[in-house]
Amino acid sequence: MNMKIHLDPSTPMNLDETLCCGQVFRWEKQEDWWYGVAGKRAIRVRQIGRVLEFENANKDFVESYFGLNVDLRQIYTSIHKDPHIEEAIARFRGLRILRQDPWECLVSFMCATYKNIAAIKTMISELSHRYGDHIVFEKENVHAFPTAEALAKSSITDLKKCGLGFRAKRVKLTAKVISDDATRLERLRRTSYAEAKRELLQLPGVGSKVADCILLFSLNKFEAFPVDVWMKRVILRYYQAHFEKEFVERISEQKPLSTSQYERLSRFGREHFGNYAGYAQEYLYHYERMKTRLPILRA
DNA sequence: CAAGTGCCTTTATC
DNA sequence: AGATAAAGGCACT
Repeated sequence: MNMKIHLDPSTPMNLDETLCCGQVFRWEKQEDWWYGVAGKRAIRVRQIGRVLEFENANKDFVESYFGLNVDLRQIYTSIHKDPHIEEAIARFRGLRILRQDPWECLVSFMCATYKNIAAIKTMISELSHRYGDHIVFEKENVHAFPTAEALAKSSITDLKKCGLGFRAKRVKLTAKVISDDATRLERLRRTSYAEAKRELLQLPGVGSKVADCILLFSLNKFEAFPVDVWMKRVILRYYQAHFEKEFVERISEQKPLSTSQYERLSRFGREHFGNYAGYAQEYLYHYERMKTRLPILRA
């Protein structure tokens, strides 16, 4: 079940940055292989130069999941609007936005509310171990991401044991909604960014920021521009001049963004960077985070 | 090592 | 509309 993909020189790809930039929480690197689970299949992948090597994955899935058909160079041209994004692109060239499973993405970012990435990984791992189907891969015990049905049936008390805290109730409620309407999320692929976002905002535990993450990382609405505390920092550091002084002072305070403040920053991203603003977001986000930590701590 | 800070925010309430 | 508080606890310093 081994497969190799030889990347064309016109297809920038950086597997490490793609899997450690905070868009996905279920990949772990050991030696030079990344281990992950997609659907009911545990797979591993590594990149050596221009070659991607897979174990236990099929080609269609890989091309879709890693977005290999997306023309990154054209996207770079499109979002190339200022020296800051230019630097981020130069540094992390080949970072790709994945096309994740919408359900897994939805739960992941609901759990991400007010948590750091290390803690999110722990929660998602715990949820999978407790509620996900058991998979055996290379003598290791792996678990699929739990279905909506499995989480809908769970108790809030047990969900809290996975570290979810106040998110447990939201996850259970949303799991119920999704398990009653299995195509609800997939349908959003065919709607516009604005309409899909309205739909997602109906779900308990999904606000503007979480909706934008789901839209970007699983439904590939590339104009989505999620703004978390890091992106707020990025905007205050490099793009402050695009806003009134009064507004800048408001959002500089140590308080969460209001919905209208959030939308204002997110809209700025779309207007400044254009149709692929989401790509710009991920590069700037990753760039800012990596500046503040040692390379060895990356994961 | 302890105690403090921060976290890819949402919701309820006023 | 806009402000404010609460939420639950892990990971890092």
